[in-house]
Amino acid sequence: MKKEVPKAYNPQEVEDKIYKKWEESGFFNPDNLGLSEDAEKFSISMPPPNATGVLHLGHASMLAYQDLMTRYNRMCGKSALWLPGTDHASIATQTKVEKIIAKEGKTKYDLGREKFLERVNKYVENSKNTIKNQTRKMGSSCDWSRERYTLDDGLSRAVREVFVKMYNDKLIYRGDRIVNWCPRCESTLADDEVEHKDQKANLYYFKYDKNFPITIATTRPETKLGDTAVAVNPKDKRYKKYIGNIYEIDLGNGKHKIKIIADREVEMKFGTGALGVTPAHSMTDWEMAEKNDLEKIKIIGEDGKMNASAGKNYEGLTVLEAREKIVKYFQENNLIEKVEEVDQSLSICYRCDTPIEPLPSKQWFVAVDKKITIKGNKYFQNKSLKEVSFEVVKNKEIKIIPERFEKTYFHWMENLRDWCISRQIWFGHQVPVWYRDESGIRNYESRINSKFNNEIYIGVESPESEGWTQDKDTLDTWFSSGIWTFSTLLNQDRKKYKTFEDWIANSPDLKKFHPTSVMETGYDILFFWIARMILMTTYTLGEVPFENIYLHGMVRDKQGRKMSKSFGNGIDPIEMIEKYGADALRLSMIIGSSPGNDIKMYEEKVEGYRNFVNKLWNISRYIIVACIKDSKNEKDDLVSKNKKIVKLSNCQIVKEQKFSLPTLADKWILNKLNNLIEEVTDDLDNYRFSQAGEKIKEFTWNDFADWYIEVSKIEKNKDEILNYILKQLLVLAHPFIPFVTEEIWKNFNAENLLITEKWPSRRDADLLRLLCNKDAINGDAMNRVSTTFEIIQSIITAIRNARAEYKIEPSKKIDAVIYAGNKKELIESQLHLIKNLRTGIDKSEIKEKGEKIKDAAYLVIGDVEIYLLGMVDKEKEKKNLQKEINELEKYIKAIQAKLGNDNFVENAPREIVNKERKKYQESEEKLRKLKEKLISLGS
RNA sequence: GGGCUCGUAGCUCAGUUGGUUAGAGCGCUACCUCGACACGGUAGAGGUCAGAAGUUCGAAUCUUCUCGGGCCCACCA
Repeated sequence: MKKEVPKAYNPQEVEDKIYKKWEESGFFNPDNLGLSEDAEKFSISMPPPNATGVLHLGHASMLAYQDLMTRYNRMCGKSALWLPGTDHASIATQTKVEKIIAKEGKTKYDLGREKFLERVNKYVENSKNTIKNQTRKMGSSCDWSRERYTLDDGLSRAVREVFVKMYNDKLIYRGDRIVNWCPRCESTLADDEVEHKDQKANLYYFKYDKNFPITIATTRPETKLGDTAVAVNPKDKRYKKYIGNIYEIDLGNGKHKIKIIADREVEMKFGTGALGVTPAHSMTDWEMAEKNDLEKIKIIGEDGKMNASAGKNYEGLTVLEAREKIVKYFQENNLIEKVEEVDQSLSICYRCDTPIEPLPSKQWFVAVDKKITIKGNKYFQNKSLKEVSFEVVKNKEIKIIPERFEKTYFHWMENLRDWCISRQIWFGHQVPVWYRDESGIRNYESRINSKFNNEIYIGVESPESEGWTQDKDTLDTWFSSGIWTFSTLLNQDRKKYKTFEDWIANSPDLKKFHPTSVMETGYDILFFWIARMILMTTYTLGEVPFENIYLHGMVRDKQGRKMSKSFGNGIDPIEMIEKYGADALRLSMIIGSSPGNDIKMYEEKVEGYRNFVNKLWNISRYIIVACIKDSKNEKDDLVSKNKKIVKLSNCQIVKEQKFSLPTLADKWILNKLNNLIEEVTDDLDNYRFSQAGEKIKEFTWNDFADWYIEVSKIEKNKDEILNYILKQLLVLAHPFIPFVTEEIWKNFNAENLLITEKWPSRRDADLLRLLCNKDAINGDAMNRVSTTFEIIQSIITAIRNARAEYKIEPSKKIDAVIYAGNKKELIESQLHLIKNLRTGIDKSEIKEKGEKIKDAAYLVIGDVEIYLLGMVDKEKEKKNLQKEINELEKYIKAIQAKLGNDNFVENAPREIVNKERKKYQESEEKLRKLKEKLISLGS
């Protein structure tokens, strides 16, 4: 039964089929790997892609890395789990759906909470499926049986449990504090959800009224309606005399007092050096107000409009309208001194770019500085969340790759303030808090103004008695993402467990796979997510969420710009997969990129790796064909034939002694392969993915295809070695390019899937050792083999080069005379290669040394001299010789300078000096020969 | 304002702890059908490693500064 192997690899035809085979095999689930209980564990939580829309290149790169690690570790015999999932991404998803219904002319209020959430869930269901299918397209070997979603019952339950636990430990509190408010989202934001945008702004210099002694400067005149103080620097001589004074002003919203206070934070050089303090609408001012016991007047409401406290003239106006109006008022009353244009950094919402209003509000917070002690938790012994999160990275319990991001992490952690976790978003985990007095929570305004009452219930389940209403707020999406590594591993059947502690302690997966081995993600969510996971997990479990953090870069276009749909420079990964195959796309993400550095993507790159994948395909095609041809067995049953061949223990070559093996080329390639196995393993163990991939590619293309396979066509009967090398290569390359390797593997070995093939090690994969069973093989001997073969390679290259230079027709044969010196034996033994590897040598004569030959091209390779007879072009030859001599002389001069330097000879390691000496001698010798030849040519 | 990062062939990038005449891919030039591969083969051209100073026997690699990109953080109102 002959097999037809297509000429070019066609990923479209095989990828889906292979993925299906993998899924059916069950090997994505570590429970099916047939490993013993004590097998080493490897686990990755897939950073949940937002449940909004489709897969982009950022996801593709994340999937490529994670799959690479998972497959590698699975092949290493570990119990490898890659747990997939999706995140509900509250604000992002809600905003998206709001935009969709806006197109229908509706708002969420038109639909009402319940209907709106139905709509959101439908949307999420849809995009989740899209994302899942696209994840499969990438070849991701994640365990779909353990797939999770942040709003699953089990995960939601865990969220509530953690909330209550933190509340009981007094790490969650309800506070009335200034928060970042997005008027568009109508919700609070965490500090790091606020972005900054540089812009020009008017800085107004003015006085509150004519009698006020100090001119102040502001970019937000409308907030002055809420001022209760003016702050100056205590060192400022201009204002010292006013400190402590209290003035009464009226901007049209009733009289209020302005106290002159001193604060070191005030910059004397900015504006007038005097700052109008608006406690309710600025973080800094709020702190000053706390210190100085100032009144806080809230004049801007949650809708972004001025409220009653702003006065009749302003109530109901938007912030910008109010600004215009009050500036007009100042102008009319001649209070403005000047207006200056300044650069300002405007705070905007990271989801919708709306300017943020800082305002006071009653919200739920996580206390990051509160020191606590938790029984049985090795971290929390009179420590705060912040301290513990800091320490686990400091003492390397968690390693960040690349290391430099530790600095960023520390800096961020040090400056972390209490984390506001309640959001006025509808979509998400509702805060597990119930109130008796429903009116107290119905709208924000009244809630903020009402006194905090004791009619409150906090628990994992709703209170049993009647009359309670749950808080309408939901939790920050990062609160649930923060527990992702372990909430996903909890046994989803909570009923089996009595307490939360019991649930944590006795969930089998959690016990087995946590802490996860590595967290692989983009550096852009180091703070959002990574920091939160560390914080929440050390607290809840008393262990770190992961042992390593591998941060990949952002994917950019060829010009280094961020990819975005609106800009039109985005590359759709699915389109690339359809065109070039998932393997090619994966390689183009991995090779040429280093951790923490951005990666530039463009189509030609993917095309290049598609070519490589195809090259590998054709290598296998050749080997299959060669096997059929060389096989004495008339029954060309590839499968059974190859089953025998790839099994090392059955190595027929050694047993039957069919031909004199190994040849120099065999030893060379097998030694290279052994080195490759060693280096790639080391690279992968140390997260050097790019280098590992590059090495595999180089070996495959340059050494194996371009040299060894060509040699095999001459030396013949190498099907077993070829098979062996290919087999090892497929294993090494599989984590990088799973589809094509599995497909080729299928052609060679129908019984097992490559996905669970054992990762090779130098020792147990060593065909070279088997072949050379009598000779002791050590590193030195093998390296000598390498250099020896490289001499033959140089000779062949030099001859080809000469032919091209002299424009000898490819079909024309030439004769050669070789003076080989002490390499006579070597040259004789490898003459079949020198003659046949596209050098076109016909007759040859090999001597140790001899007379110069006229009318022949002359080559010197090391100490071997070669004359190519019949190649005459005196002028050309002279020119070439002269050029070579010039270069060589320059080179020799450089070495001479080195060796002439006593300091070098004395201080440099002996090896280096000897190496230089040897180079010097060889070069001198070569120079002498070249010069003689040049002279012999005459003028 | 603080911090990080990059600047190596026309383009995109490698270059582990300082030690080969600095590498690869794409592109470019010439030639090629040789038992798999034109998504291929062979050969070649192309770089004072941004600039300056320093450390060292020796620097693309370490230090400092300058110039030029990029990113992150920060309550200059």
